[in-house]
Amino acid sequence: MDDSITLNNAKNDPTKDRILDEAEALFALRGYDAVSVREITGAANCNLAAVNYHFGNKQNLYLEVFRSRWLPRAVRIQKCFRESLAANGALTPSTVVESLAQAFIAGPLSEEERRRHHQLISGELAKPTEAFKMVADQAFRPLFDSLFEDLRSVLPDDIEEERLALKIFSVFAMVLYFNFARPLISSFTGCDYDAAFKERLVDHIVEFSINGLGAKSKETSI
Amino acid sequence: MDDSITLNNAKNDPTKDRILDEAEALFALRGYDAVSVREITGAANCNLAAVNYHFGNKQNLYLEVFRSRWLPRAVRIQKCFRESLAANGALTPSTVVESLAQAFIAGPLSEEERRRHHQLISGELAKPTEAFKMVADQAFRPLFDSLFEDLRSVLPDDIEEERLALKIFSVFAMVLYFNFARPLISSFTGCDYDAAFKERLVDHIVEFSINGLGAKSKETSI
DNA sequence: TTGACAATAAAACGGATGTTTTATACATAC
DNA sequence: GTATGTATAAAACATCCGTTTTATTGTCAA
Repeated sequence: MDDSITLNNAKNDPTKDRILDEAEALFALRGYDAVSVREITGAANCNLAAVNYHFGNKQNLYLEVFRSRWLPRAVRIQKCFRESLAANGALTPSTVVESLAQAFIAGPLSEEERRRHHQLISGELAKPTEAFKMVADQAFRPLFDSLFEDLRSVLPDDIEEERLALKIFSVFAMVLYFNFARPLISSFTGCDYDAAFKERLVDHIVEFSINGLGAKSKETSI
Repeated sequence: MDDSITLNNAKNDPTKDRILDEAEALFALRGYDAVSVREITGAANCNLAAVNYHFGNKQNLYLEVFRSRWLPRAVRIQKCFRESLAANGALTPSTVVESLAQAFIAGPLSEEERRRHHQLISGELAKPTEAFKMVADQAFRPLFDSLFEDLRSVLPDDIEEERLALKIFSVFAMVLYFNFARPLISSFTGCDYDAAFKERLVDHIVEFSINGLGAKSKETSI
């Protein structure tokens, strides 16, 4: 019985998945070098050799964490952004920025997922490894290009390409910084990152960005 | 002869200084864990035990790099910011932001120093160690407080404390991001970080920030 | 000259690391 | 039933790590 299912056993490999989960959690918390293979296999309750058996070596496991865990989450965030943008009706600079900030700061990820997600990527931004190219090509670049098109269509036409790119980077800068410098911001403002504060953060980013994008005149002139 | 000089030999200790220099360069490039004491002492052309003799242990050497190398540079940058602000005459939001961006992006540091400086601090921002508290207390906090006062005095009075703090963080976000995400920005815009591009960056940050700070009405209404 | 002290050097220590090898269980295919 | 291949396990391997110990300088004070 159930012959058809057991034939395809490629998808449910518990050990491999457990290793990926624990590796991601540990890499996010303490970084690649500070985490040993023994610690990962210990947390995943499997044998030390399992990492080399399933992934070849430690570095490949790290890459696989980004490929099979980080990238799908980036896709979820971007899908959330696009759906939220579509649901907002009109395409304007403020709906673009609001959907973006919302998706990244209060989006579809759990708090634990968001912590992992941003700690992993800030490690790569600070000290890029092989994983960075993959992430830049498959996550940053598509998002950047789609934002470029969206904003190009709703901002004044005479903005040079480089200036538009810098504006997009500035929005990114805030979105990323408000995630990644959480300890500093919490310590200086005295605010926890609860739902209320994150809402105020999104509002702030939208307000700051919109005026900064030079869109006020066009938006308010309608 | 020269008795008076040789009596005070506390300041010019070549070995200790060489270790600090090489340690800083290596820590900035590859991070604390990825650099071994043997590598540092090899680069500094001294014996392996010299690190433990002069600094006690590796972690203390790392802290000393921040204390005796990073912090003085942060002081130089902030002094440059304040002098440039004073030289600009009028205290306005745009002079504040321009002086700040100028000091951080094209300021008193050599390109090599700036690279080290930002790589060291982005490592700490991404994965804080003991050094972070020192840096936050002795560099970030004083700068933040002085910016808070400066902007409080030239921005509309009805801005809440938290909102003003978030505005300052947003300016910081851009200044730091445009330094620290250089590889990404260079790759997406096709621009090298030469003097011309840095000038355009400062212009962009000023323009984006000023409108975002809601200062346009007050400034242009004069 | 002798003794004390700071600096450098050489060697060794104990332990942790990533990886490989060998062995064992357990399915499935012939 | 036997062979085959996959997954897990245990043990060993070679290497590198931070640190300590011991020995050797050179310098100044007594």
